[in-house]
Amino acid sequence: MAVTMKEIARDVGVSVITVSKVLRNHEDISRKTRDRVMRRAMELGYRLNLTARSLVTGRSSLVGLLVPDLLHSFFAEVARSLAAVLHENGLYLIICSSEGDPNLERHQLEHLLSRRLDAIVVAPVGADDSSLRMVTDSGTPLILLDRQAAIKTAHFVGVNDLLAGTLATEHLLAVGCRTIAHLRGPKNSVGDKRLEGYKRALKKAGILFREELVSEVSSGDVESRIQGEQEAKRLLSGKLRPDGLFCFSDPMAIGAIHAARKLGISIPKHLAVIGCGNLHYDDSLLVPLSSIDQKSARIGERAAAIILEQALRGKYEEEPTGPKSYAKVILRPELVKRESSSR
Amino acid sequence: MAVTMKEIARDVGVSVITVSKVLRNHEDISRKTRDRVMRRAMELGYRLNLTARSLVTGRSSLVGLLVPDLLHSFFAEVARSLAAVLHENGLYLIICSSEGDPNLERHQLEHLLSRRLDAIVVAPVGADDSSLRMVTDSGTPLILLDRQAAIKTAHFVGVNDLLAGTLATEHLLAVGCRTIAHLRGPKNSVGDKRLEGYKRALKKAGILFREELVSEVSSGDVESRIQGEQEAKRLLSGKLRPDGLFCFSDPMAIGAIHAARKLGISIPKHLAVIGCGNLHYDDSLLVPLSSIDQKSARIGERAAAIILEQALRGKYEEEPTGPKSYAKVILRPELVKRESSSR
DNA sequence: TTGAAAGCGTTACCAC
DNA sequence: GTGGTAACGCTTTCAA
Repeated sequence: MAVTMKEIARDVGVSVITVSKVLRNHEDISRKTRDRVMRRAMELGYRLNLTARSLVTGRSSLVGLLVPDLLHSFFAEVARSLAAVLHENGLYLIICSSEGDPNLERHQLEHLLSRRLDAIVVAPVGADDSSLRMVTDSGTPLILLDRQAAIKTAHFVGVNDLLAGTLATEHLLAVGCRTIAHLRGPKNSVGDKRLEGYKRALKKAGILFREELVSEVSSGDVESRIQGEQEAKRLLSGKLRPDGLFCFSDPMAIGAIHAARKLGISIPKHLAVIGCGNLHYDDSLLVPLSSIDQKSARIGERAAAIILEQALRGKYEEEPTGPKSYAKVILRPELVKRESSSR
Repeated sequence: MAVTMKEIARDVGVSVITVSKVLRNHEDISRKTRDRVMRRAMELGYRLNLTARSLVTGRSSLVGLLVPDLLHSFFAEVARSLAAVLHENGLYLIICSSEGDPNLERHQLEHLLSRRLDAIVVAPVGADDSSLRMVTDSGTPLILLDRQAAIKTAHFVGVNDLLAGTLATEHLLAVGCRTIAHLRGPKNSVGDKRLEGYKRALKKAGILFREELVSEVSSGDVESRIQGEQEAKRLLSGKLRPDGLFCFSDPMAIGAIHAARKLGISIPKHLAVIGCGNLHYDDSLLVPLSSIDQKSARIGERAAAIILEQALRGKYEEEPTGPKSYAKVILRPELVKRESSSR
């Protein structure tokens, strides 16, 4: 059905090898042969079969991306910038969602590994590293996004979550809040560190940390708005009425704002709220949401840079390899003030 | 590096073919051989090489998705449901963005075609069908999303845009608007039909259509919020002050609402606004946005169904093929009333 | 400057 | 039940 090099070779009267060389702009081909081959390839509408090339070269020019939720703007933004940079370099993205489910995550990774991907980028969900280890064991470069894992044979790109927590809390303190609650995120590096940042900021300000002002562990990045609403309702109905609320994510903050409004608590007057993520619609919300920018676009770019560097390294692997080194890129989050915390 | 069937065959003392059959659960294998092969495969941590399989079977179990903008929730939602259904059937999605640029679109399609994809799903941007024809010419099943093209050898899944335009306009009429403006979308089937629906609703209500109440053609789905703000500013500053505004998309509507607020026009009191898309954050906005639901999740599901059916058809292609038929799925959009148009 | 031989890992077809 | 032969479309190595 599709045109192959063989046909071109037959028509032009050269070998398949010669055709292959011409199409890859190899040096050692006479001007004349090159022209004839190119001409015939054009006429026939030849298109390279990347599957075949991949099989023989061992490289697929395909990168896997596995995120917990495609709808979450943070991941969509990362995907966008990652895809853009990769595409400029002839690499393509195969995107999967784990829907926040560790089992599905493992399943997806198993499948991705069957495709000889040039690299795999994962924003992991499970506390369990075995699926990730499976990836590095296979020799596929692994880049972790957003949340760190115990695994040492992977690259990492994310923001300084401790600082994110501190910035958010210090901002609430700065606008005069004294009873600051926290809707915490999942029990992984991200959730833990933001909580830690929150605690540190309180301590520095000489305010006592109170367990009852922190919500239950949330189950992840999926449906987080609904979770935010539920948890906020609980916290805001408690006897210790908070005047500031730091939410793990923007969707959670949106949920929290809904809960507050339903309880008749006005924002930002009675309750200042800040989220995390700085989603692109934050300033269009019911109450424009203050947030900590997580540098999503930059994260995608840096991840792409690591992949490209890896690909290059593969090319010149005669170099004294030595023990491989793994990148750890930690970006600085940024406070974005909006109406939800202005008072 | 990676374990192959050959190694398993050698270790167990059978042929590669036998191993292949065992791993695919072929019938004609003795219990004993099967067990030994499976056991050794486990021990070695064998993983199938899909690239090799793809080369020989001609099927990649990979589907391409090309959209104008990954950040746009509509496309993200489509991608999500499409990926989910495909994944249940062992198919994976390779996602690309054309960024609303016809040249990039063509470029991406060229590349995708080099990968023997089992199907390609596109929400096209160009008015030019030649890139799409290139796809069908290659024999790859093509599914068009959202906007129809002149090409007849492609499937289509979308909503009834004429009806979307009518529903939106009729709603504005129903809440008492008499001077209804329209921020139109790009000059393709979607933009044209929504405009047409708008005109029909006006006509039916006995209201004169006025050219000056319709904005310039927007350049597409990218940066549409900014475009919405600019166009709305122009329309709302005109001498003919509208009391209702139907926007091609939700992001445009959000931009329009910003523009209105800056001009001191209160919503919905002085201006009722409705968008299109029913994005998942619509009810969290500054003014909860009325919208026409475009059935994004259903669209993804239906597209997946078509692909699966195609894949199946390939399997049993002994059937009297006859002239291929192409699906045309047109879903019914739905009005979602919120605060931006309630008065 | 060109090409022959070999192989990438898998599956299809048919004989044993 | 099992396996040989051939093939998928391409690239690599090395000799001519």
